[in-house]
Amino acid sequence: MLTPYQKFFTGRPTPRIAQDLLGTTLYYHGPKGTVGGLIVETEAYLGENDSASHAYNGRRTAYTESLYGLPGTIYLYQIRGHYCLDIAVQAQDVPHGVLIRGLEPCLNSEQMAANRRQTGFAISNGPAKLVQALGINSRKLDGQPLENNILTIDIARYYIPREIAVSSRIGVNLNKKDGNAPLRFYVQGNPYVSQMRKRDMDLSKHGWD
DNA sequence: AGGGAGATCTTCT
DNA sequence: GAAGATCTCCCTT
Repeated sequence: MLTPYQKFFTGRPTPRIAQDLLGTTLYYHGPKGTVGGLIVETEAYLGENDSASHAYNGRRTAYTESLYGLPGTIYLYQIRGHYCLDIAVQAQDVPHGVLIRGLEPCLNSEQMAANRRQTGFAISNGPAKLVQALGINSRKLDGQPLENNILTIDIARYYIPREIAVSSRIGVNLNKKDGNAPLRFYVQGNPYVSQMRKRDMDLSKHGWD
């Protein structure tokens, strides 16, 4: 049986789950204290049939095993020397995932800036940037559940996006089948969304209602 | 403000 | 040996 928390990560289409995560809060209770932020950008990856997915064509190795885990399993992978955070969604053995791509710091942002050695929106406006901002620099948490963990998401939404924007995913091979699929979701105007243009930023409310 | 090259490192073929 | 769900710096507008 699934817990109510696990049920949040299954039972409806993956793009819908990705949108429902916008405005929830990500926390990391790390060695330097607790840091955290609001999720402002996500991408959906649809498993075996999605040419951009790590599980395309059913690819299943020790490296990608977490994607096949229970809903709410952490898939922490490395790409070109950077760590990225993905959440396995849907039932066990269904390798769908939601990539967290942007985070608005809301707890101990000074520590996050220090972890990044950056200031301003560059602290966490990208999938590898936000993981570094949290202070995570290993795959130690890969394969673990989010529920009741030191890395977790509070799925209660205290902030509601005024508008959810949709686009094709970033960094995927455009020449493959699903290279242009509209599976990227973000809080329109939030400055911590990757590649948000300055003229599109809502600097007063950050795109929240 | 936007685009492109180079760094980087693990995994799989 | 090649490719990948990226980032930074530097260059040109």
